[in-house]
Amino acid sequence: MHIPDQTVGRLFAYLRALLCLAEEGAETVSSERLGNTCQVKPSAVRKDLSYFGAFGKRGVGYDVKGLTEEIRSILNLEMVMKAALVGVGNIGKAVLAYRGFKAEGFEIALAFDSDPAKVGQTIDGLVIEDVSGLQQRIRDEDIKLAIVAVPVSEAPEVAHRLAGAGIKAILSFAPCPLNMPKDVKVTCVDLATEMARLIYYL
Amino acid sequence: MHIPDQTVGRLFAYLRALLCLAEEGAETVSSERLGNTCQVKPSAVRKDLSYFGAFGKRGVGYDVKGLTEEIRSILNLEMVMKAALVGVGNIGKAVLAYRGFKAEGFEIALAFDSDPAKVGQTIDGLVIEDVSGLQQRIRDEDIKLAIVAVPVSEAPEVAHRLAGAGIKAILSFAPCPLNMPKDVKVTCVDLATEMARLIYYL
DNA sequence: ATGTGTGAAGAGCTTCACAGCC
DNA sequence: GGCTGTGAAGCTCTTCACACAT
Repeated sequence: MHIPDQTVGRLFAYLRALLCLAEEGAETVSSERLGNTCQVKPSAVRKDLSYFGAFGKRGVGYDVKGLTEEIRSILNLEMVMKAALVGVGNIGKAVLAYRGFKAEGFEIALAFDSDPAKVGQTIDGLVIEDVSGLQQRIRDEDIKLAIVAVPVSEAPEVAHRLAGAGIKAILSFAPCPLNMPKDVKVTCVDLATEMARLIYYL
Repeated sequence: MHIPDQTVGRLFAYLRALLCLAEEGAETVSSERLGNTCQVKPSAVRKDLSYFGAFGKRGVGYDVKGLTEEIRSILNLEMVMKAALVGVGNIGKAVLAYRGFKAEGFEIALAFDSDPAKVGQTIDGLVIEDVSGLQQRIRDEDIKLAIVAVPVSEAPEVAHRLAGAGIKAILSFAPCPLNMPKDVKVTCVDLATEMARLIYYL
């Protein structure tokens, strides 16, 4: 069955909220309380969860620990997911430095750059490798997820090589279409577009 | 009349595409060609533009220069829009370093941080100021748009002060609700959620 | 002949409302 | 009584299809 993109995003928000609630000592939570902490309507919470099963108890709510595990399982976050980073410029460095990435279920396992001055450097215990070895290394490590943080001019070429290496999902910071085969899922994070949207509504 | 968020985002994509087409020497462009360069269906291009007027010529297409100006005017990008940045950590630095921001119509005019070691430093000709002067400085410069790049623990407090200083739009990198009055438009850029979405579809 | 502008149909997501279980 | 699970209604955005202008 098809699941809306937004539902998947909200599931991740529920997961974060549940971790907080667990720290506060809550054992069960209603869709209303869970919704309030994420700014989501209770009916949406219930609908989102109902796509995957009936996890709640009527008259009671959802078991905090149980629901946490269910969502982790749905989102494939039971194990830390390895990703490759291409481009260790300003954005790439910010991604590498993002503390709590691992706590949330992701890990940058490989980092590449084309600048000889950067190759060989270690950031946070991770050695920056030359892009020339990109395909080989990604296949060796069996990585399926990549973050593209290179300039627009290089992004389509990099994406093409990533697809060739078996990458199935790309988070791109380049504000351009990547033209991938449709078994590769692409998400663009484009600051300029978000800024433009905000300015329009000013 | 209400305009879909996605339409506004696509208008910005059209703007970028039109700049390329102009460089290539194109004088007119059809909705089909414009759509192809942005991965948007021709019918969507026409619908998006029709919300704001009838800019095309039947049988011909749209005038590249003319449409560029129309869109710039719709998006309020005729003048460079000033924004304030709060938090000059890894993400903040990446935002500051983003070349082409100005070319796309935005400019970081003020930068704040709470770290005394950073305050007073100059990055790209911009002096980092202490957050204590945030409200005063934003009012002085009459800035309406802010970028929040501080840790989650500080984000709601910072947002609250921004709203108090007259900020009407916030681009936030903090993965949490900011609880703003509804005359303040908020957009969250949340890498972890995007990653989770990609992993789900793997 | 060509390509826009647009009402209407279609698709997808959200919200409602209530039956059903605790 | 309290709260979930869910079909149906509602709403929003996208796509179609064709009249119409050049």
